[in-house]
Amino acid sequence: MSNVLTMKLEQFTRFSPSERERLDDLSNHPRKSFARGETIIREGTKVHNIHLVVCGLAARSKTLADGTRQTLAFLVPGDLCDVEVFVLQAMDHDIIAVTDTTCALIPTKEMEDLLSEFSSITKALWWSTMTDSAVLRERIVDHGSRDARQHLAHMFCELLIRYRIIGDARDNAIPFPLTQEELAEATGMSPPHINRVLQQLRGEGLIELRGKVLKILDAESLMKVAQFQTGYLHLNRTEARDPEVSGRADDLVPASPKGLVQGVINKVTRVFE
Amino acid sequence: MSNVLTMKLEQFTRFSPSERERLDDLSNHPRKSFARGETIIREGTKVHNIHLVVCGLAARSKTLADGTRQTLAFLVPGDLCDVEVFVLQAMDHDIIAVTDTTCALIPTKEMEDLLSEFSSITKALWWSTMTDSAVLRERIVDHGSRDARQHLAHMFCELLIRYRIIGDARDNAIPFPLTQEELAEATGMSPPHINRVLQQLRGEGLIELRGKVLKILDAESLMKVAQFQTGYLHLNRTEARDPEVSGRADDLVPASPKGLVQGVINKVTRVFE
DNA sequence: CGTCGGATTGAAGATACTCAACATGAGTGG
DNA sequence: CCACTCATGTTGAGTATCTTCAATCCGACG
Repeated sequence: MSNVLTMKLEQFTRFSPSERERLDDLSNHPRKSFARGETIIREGTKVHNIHLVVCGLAARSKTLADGTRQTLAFLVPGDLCDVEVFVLQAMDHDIIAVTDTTCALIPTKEMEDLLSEFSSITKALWWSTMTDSAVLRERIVDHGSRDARQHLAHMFCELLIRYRIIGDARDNAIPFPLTQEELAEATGMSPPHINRVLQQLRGEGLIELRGKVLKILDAESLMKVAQFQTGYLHLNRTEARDPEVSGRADDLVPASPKGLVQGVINKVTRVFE
Repeated sequence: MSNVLTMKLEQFTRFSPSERERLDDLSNHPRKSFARGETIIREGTKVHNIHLVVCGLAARSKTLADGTRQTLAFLVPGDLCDVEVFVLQAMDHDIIAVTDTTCALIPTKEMEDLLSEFSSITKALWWSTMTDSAVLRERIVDHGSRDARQHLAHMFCELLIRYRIIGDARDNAIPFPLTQEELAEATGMSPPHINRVLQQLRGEGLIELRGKVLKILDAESLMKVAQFQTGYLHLNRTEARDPEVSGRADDLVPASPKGLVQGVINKVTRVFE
């Protein structure tokens, strides 16, 4: 099985065989599994191994004094939980397992060696953290400038692309193990409202959400609803550009609604579940 | 004048005289001034100089197809606008000048040399981008889990700390050139509602906002309102810890309401205005 | 077949928006 | 020096979105 981290980073650059080998090796490190709901990393702790999500779904999450929880980001296979470990003294938020999740534990030493040896990998990792920030920024737009329907639509579009990258979005269907309550924690809405908005999206024939699988029935329309622009994901390697999907000509436009991105990614390893 | 960037990075680590000299030099690069409202960097462009805010106030901002603008982050003196330049092909958002703002333009080459020469500076810069992400995450909490009053209070607390770091928060008064409309763009609220919430905060004796200066009258109470925890700013160098301010014992608690942070920072160069 | 987590529905109410009017105040030109 | 103007701040009334708090339903699983 090809490493999901490698697949992700290859959105940024191609690696030489030796680089690729070392990268792939990262997921061969001892793994640790976490049951659904378990805390993978707790706020305030200093971690000594870097956690790479290998399969399952995790989330960054903050708990306020009154018990309210806010989900900050989702971590799909190929995502790193805690690169900040290199410089920060403690995590400022929790990482929790949304479903049963297994992580590869990469010793910081190992990672440091890798970075000092391969500048290409350093750059790719840097790209990864930068796009993570871009995703956070887009989440702020979701919260501040989009209504409930657009917000959910946008989140779905983003997850679709991210699962495509790791080859886990066949027929525009992606793993979606979130309960409506968890969706509420991520979007800042109430569970009943999530429910009603989901029904609306279903009624419009845009999505199908059943049994922990989200199927995007009409990606083009959904992207239109969300005003989804892929530029912020910085998908360099995408050959195809389709002005239809994006509202702006000067924007980077990777994925087409017909699944060209999927075509680009010929590795169709099924990682989830 | 000591470099504001150096002041900021010294929250993370102390530098040797030679490192400090090189860091200070960064703001001696050619500067460029931007009038209020002007676009410093436009979405979609690839920049070749790194912009360091030297004085004024800038903002990261996204404009949607329907013209709605969402402010993503504020950039105070000492903040870098575009470190992503090293790896990303284009900016995915705009940087705009909220007030008249001047930036030092640091050639990427120069920055690369600096980074390869001093690993301490590399680490500090890394710390800076990591805390920028943490600030973004906290903004998501503001939007998703705090009501309007808490949201504004939290933003004010954060700006207070960030201005303290660069020595520009005497008597808990900080530069605040934002119009209520601009505040609305940052918080996702409407201008009238901003107005009413501000009046509420004024009525509670928490703040005074007049003539582009925000004075925090009762920092302790304001932080309580916002449930403000400084941990996410990762202020390593803060000697003082005050359990009063924080709701949690295990959290990192730097700033005290009595201005201990201010005491720590003995450089009181006035940068703004 | 019962149980339990999760989804769904309803009704009442709060928060925040929209739109419009009006006030204020700093600059500006006559 | 005053009047005018424009941007900004303030206020009010009506309304929409979304929340809250239940009750109820469904379906997987023991």
